Amino acid sequence: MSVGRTPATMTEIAAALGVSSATVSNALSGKGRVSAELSAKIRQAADELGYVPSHAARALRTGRTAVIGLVLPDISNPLFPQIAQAIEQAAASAGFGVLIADSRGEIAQQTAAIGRLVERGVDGMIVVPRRGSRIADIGTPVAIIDSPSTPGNTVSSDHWDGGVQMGRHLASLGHQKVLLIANSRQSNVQNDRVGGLEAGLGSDACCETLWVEEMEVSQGAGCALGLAARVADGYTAFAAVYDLLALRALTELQRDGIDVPLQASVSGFDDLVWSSVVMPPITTLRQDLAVIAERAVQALGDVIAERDAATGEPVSAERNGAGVPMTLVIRQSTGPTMHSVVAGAAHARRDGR
Amino acid sequence: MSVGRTPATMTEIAAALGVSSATVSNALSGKGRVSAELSAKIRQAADELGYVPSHAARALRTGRTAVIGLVLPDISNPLFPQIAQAIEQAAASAGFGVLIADSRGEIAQQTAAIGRLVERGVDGMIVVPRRGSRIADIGTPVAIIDSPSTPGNTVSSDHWDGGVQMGRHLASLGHQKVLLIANSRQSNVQNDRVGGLEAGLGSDACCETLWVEEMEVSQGAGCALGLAARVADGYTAFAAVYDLLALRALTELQRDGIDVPLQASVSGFDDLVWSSVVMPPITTLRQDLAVIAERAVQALGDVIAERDAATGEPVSAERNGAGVPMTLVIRQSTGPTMHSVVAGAAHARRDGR
DNA sequence: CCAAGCTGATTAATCGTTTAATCAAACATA
DNA sequence: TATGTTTGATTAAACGATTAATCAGCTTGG
Repeated sequence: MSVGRTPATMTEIAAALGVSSATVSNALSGKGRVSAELSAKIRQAADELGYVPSHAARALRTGRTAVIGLVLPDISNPLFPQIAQAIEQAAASAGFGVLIADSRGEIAQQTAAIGRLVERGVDGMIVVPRRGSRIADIGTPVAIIDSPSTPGNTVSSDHWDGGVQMGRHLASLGHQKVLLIANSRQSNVQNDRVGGLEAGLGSDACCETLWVEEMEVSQGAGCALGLAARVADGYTAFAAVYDLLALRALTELQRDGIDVPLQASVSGFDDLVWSSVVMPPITTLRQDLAVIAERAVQALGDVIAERDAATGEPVSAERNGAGVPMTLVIRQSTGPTMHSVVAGAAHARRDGR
Repeated sequence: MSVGRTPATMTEIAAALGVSSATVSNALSGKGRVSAELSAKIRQAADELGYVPSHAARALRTGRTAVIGLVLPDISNPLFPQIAQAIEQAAASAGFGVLIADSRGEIAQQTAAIGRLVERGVDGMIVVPRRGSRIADIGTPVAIIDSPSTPGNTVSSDHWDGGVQMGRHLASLGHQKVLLIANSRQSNVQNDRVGGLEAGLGSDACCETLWVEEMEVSQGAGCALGLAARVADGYTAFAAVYDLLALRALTELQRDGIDVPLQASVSGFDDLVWSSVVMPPITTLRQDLAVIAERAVQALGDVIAERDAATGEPVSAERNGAGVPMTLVIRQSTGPTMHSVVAGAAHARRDGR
């Protein structure tokens, strides 16, 4: 019955109290000069009448929509749900709505999607760039979530330090010969993580990096990584640069009869949904996306505010904060190297030592 | 330089051509009566001046924002990226923007999120309901993506038929004793899939359903499913009701030294990212989310259109189309039962036969 | 030749909010 | 008392598009 009721407007409140609509506006926004009593009366009337401000009218008048765009150039990224959730949360509590734009990875579609956002009048946008891609300067405030080594108004996890943490964890378990598994050399994030891992493992460790993307050029997508051979070769740990690769490594090892973690440890990054439910659950690093989202929204809000304070055009301030720390989540996929274990499934002990 | 330029308005176009703004509006929308020549001239001027309609002004005048809300009560759902992508695509080509709303699974948050969407004046919303939850009737058009057995303005895959397809596939490989793995009895989708599986396997098959949620109540979250014992018991196939469960099954079996698919087959639903990269890749059913999204947006558009045609309040028409077919993706995690295989890793052959 | 009808355009109101400009009254200062 | 200043409110003009109502010309029909 009462569902379809048109919400009250400021004019109606004004009429009901016999004041002008400007006074109502001032009272509700706390901006002009309104006596305390009248202000209270107006607020109460607004409540009683079920006043809901018209975003459209406000947007028309002020030129600000209180909506930000979320641009996900690579939406198939399984981290997306978490990012979207965190951003939506942070944006909502900052009074912003979130309009999504996707581009199926294609640059043309991305441009089109961004264009639609701009036409819709978003106040700014948060971009999670496709690896290595640079965002063209549109006339709209932008905040970027990527690696700290990306220039611009960027927020991100401290991927390098994450790598260091994982490296130390593996080193402390006694791993000396570690295979790093990454996908693309183009990715700032992946490079940071690889660098951190090497640093964390220390200079004593012998480690090599397997770039899956390059391997797949010759062997075809979804090819086996040949990890069993690596185990035979003396590798005792496989540190992937994100959980999907870790999962790929884990299942390949298990399929080939290698016990994880007894014969080989496996680790990942990002703590995606499956990492905790597979057997064994995967040791990984969790990003604090709530904090990242909060900072990104905050940074964006700042730029927006300062832009319409000064009508000048310094649209994207270069403020680049410290990376947000990642937290190590230790599960059962990593453990001591086999020779430091008392007993174990010995049927595949073929390492050199 | 030219980035921050304020886009031209209708009034400016009108001034430039010496006509009235109403004529410009009519020409661009094709609604009023404007001569062909003038119309062409206006359109050209609009192009040259870089006219961009003001969504805010239009929304204020017409009461329609050309934005729909996407409500994901359970955003951690790994299917979300695909859904969001498909919806965004379909919405964009229907001229809608997509505002996201998430609720971290909590009902209070969901209500709040929906409220924010309504206040923002979305023209309608697409809801992917939390299992079993019913959507309260807000005064806004709604389309639902769930199981066909959900009442209301619903679009969905034909989960039952998907189950049938998978059941037949497994039966054709010779599996007679199959364990179905599901999570919650509350979920319409899961129930449909289970029912379909049973039907597809045929009445000769012996199958039981493992409800993981119930198991975890007593054994704790992330507990082992005890599948190795099932294999010993004669089960040759494990049909999970979604890929995350399939992955859990696969890794548990592999960890316990059981070869997939030689000793046991594993299958899932939804074709999530990891399904194709694990070893062995998982046989699964893919939803045609593009079609689903298209239909949902279409249905929503219809309701929106008919609502502001008739000012009456029949907000949610009960139109419930046929389910969208799912397609079977056969990979290496399913295969013939072992005793019909010539050779195999025999070290774990403990089944009864 | 006049009423009626059609065409192609204009006028002006409207959506709901914000905000600069104005104003009346009260109050303080000289 | 005349002059400023502060306070608390009002007026009215935007913002940019849509649209009902109106109007000036022209064409037609009887």
